[in-house]
Amino acid sequence: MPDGAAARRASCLPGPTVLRRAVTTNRHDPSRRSGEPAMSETKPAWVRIENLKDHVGQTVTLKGWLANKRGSGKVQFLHLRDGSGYLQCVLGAHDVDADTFERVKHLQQEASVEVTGLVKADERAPYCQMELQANGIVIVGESRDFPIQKKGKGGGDDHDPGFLMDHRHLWMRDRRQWLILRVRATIIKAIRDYFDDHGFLLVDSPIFTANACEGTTTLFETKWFDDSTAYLSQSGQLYQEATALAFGKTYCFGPTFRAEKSKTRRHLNEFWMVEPEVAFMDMWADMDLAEDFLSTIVQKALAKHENEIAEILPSTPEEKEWMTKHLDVLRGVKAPFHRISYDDAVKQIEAIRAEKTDEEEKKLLDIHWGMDFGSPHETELTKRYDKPIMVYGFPAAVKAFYMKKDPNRPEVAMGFDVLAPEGYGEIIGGGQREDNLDLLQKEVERHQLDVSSLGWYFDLRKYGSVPHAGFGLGVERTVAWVCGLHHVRETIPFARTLDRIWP
RNA sequence: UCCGACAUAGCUCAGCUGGUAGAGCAUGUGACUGUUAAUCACAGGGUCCUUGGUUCGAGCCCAAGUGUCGGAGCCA
Repeated sequence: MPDGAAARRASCLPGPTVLRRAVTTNRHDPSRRSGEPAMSETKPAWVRIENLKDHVGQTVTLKGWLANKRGSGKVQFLHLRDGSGYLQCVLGAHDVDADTFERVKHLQQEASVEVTGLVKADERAPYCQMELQANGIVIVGESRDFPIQKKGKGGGDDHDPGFLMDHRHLWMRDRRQWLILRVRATIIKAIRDYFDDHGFLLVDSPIFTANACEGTTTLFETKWFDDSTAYLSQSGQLYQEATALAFGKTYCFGPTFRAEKSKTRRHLNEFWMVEPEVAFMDMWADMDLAEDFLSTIVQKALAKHENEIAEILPSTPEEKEWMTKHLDVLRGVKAPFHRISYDDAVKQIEAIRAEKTDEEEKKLLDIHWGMDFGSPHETELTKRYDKPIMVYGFPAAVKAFYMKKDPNRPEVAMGFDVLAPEGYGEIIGGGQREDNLDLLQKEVERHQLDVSSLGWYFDLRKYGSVPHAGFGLGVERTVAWVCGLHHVRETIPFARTLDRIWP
């Protein structure tokens, strides 16, 4: 085994078997470690495509995978993706030896290569009007019959969703998925930046818990050592109330688990949620916070990715038109949002229902005071607005036990939902918490929750209880809305749903 | 848990009132020195989800099962 084998494994380079098969040019030195500077001055630097604009006119090496390949007998156009971007590499028959050129001609989609050549601006080049005039190529790993096809003509996005999800580990190499997951990363960073910049302290809640915190949703259950049971957290909220009373303003950000057997485009059984909580804050200030927060992260995502978002969906004229409008909607996501009381929202839905003629639709939109909103209600309501709307003051009976009641109307809870426009529905749920010990204990009894596991939670009301409020934002639903996607499963690297825990 | 739709080539789909299986893409071979979903020619590729039934004959009709997708409830 060559001396460098262990080092190569450690740096995730292909093992010696692959390298032995590789066609090498005189520029290639297989013993050199990834990321290590060139041993001699003549070796070109390894550059990522996202930084290529700083290297125009220079000879560099790119390392990546073949996203696509076209060509004639004497020139090959290799569309390389290296994780940071896409670039066309042009390889002429006389730029490398005949044997190498012949092998390049037979490379298939997703073969991994190292290409060396001159970076030059060229208006004919796709992606970024730059290309690499190659004069050397090393085949690192072959690829045969890559299951996911190029876009168009029965390929790419035309695949069946089940097939794509079965191949999620490869599907994420697709340009569209690459764009979406990059937008997700930007949104996550914007979320963290917002709270970090506004005096919040990151204090994460536990994932294993002993109790059902809201008592409404189904929890994933797991064994906790020999003789007790633990549940996967469905919300960090109760713990955030403790941290907020310790640090004033806190947030937690992590995975959340719900065992409901939901099979819709808005549901995952494992999803990411950010939950801020603030001491000495009432529902109205909480709504101000949610409004400013959501506006900020949407505008940041737009500032960085507007062109990419525009590219994610559209292929038909109808989709292009929708996307143009969607980007306008996103630009308009700025405070103030529409604020509608539950009472008014019920009236609006009743009015919408009255306009419907379809009996099926009428049945789904059935509503009266006291009912929680279903998806059809939310969808119809948000379709009427081009900005997020905040619905507040829900009936206490349909909300969680910890929600504070309106002192003037005890049947109303001081909670609110933020509904994304364009029919995307609830992305934030929040409100003011019950800070009175007696009232809280009565609610716990009424919901028949396990009092013994909530002793610590009652303590928060015994020792300097204060008004406090917070909310939770679902990351995947937010990303789906911003990207204009139909389904949340594309917004998370590996979705966990009712019938899918693999790959 | 309930309701609905679908299952045919590696992938996406078509398939006549029930009569021996089709296309595009992908793959292979060949042509082409600027392709943008490259193009052109030729070729290989099938347990029509499974089981049972009806029929002279089933991809097609019937029943059950399995799987996938969508929706409801619940929620972010």
